[in-house]
Amino acid sequence: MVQIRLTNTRTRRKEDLVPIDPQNVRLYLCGPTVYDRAHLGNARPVLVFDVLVRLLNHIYGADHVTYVRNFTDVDDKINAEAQRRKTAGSPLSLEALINERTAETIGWYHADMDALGAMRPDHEPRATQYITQMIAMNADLIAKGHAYEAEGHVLFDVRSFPDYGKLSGRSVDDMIAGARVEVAPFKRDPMDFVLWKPSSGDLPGWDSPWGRGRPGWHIECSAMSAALLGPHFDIHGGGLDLQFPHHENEIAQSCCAHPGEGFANIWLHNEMLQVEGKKMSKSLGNFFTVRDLLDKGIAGEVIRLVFLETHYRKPMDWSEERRQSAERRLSKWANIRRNALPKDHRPFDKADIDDQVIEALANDLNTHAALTRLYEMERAAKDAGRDQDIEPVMRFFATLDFLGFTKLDIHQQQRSNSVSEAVSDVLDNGSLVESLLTARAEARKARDFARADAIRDGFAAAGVDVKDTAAGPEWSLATGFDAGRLAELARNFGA
RNA sequence: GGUGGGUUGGCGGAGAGGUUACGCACCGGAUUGCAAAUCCGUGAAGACCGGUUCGAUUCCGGUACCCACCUCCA
Repeated sequence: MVQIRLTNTRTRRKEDLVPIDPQNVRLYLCGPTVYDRAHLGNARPVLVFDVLVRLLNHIYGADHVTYVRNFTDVDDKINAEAQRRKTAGSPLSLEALINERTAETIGWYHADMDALGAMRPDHEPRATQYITQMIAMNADLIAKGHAYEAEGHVLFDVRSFPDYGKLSGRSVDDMIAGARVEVAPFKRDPMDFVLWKPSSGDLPGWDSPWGRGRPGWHIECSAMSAALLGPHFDIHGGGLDLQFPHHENEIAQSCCAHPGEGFANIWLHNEMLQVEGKKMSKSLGNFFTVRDLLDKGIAGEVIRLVFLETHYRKPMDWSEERRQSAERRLSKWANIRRNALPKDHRPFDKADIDDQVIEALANDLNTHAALTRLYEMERAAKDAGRDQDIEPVMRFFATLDFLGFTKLDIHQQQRSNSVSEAVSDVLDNGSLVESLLTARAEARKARDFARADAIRDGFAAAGVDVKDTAAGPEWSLATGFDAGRLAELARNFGA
């Protein structure tokens, strides 16, 4: 069996993954707070874990892996948006508006992550479904002397947990020295954090031993991971920005509530995303969502490929150049599939997946090394395709399929979203393009190359890709397709 | 100020104390009416300073620069 090695943030070393129970490998990823569309950076931990889960499924069997990713649907930003809608004149209750907001955001999130080829987790718990468990956990922490009540709040007492700060390599004293936060007067220690806070009447709240209130930010992950994976599980992950305070606080809560259990064995943190070499931020104007890219006609698998080209523990840059490079690569794969993979090929089997790709991934999810191996396989598949040898082709596409590259269609989004239905109808029966191709073929036959080239250039200007193959011309829509120019082209050449 | 990470050819990016990483782009050639696609091939590197070594991009020390977190942003 292939040994998976992962860099554990907790120990800062690459370690063997030794499952607590190989019959049930358990992992938890901190999911989104569902107040708005997922931005591009949100996609990174999802894709990192997607690759990890695919690898675990391959090695341990999909029935022996449990993947949990939560939705945090209690949050001040959600409340703010609901209140904004209420103020704007919505007749719905604030509670209904909150539900409306979180439901639509979860729907968007699913659609966007699906487009990236990310598999859905086994469980996607929502914080609001686990309020009871959070209240119980808070009560338990108070009973064990790790938390205290003050002015309607429940606070975690960081001084009661000697390991506080270990994950992120900080001492409580250092953090206090550099803290820039206002310290609430009722805290025993400035670093104490909120487990429960009171809610006023116009905010969502639940009855608790400490009055009507709502949970603090970190407790939901401790409660949900314990409920679905138990107090001791294998892997816990998220973006590097969650290392402190979120994960540090989770560890404090969970370890104090379940002493001796150990919580997560391995902590995995992905580095941050940059855009054209700069931090993505609203103020720099380079902030965008996954949906923004999809709507521009960039295929989800293009985004996926760009992400997999960078190791998860390095800062990743999203750039126009990398986007183009990934599109070219996917187009090549699509060409090879069309030319070399029989339509009636047998189903891909686990045995078809390349061992070297698995080994690369097992080595701390070295996706870039896996892709490098894939380029070798691409070459073999191309050569084999010419010789009518199916096996290297099968292995190549089975491995691509395993890595989540199944559509290999960089124009799919364009066809499904951006093109208006009327134009889409025309294109679906292909009348305009087909008749123009015929006109060009006739011109070439008559050796009227000026006319033939004019049509070809017209296609390019209208955003239609045309390739002449041995089997005749093939066409597809490119990014920037312009139906008007295509119609004009058809008029000019009498097609 | 505290903590952690990084600096490899135009771009992305890896392993290894000594042998071409690889991919993209570029350039040259083949093919094509011209393109595209495809095929063949060349060139190009490891922030800076010192140390260890027969030999370092790879180990050690220092310097510079960059990034992130310490602010309920993955």
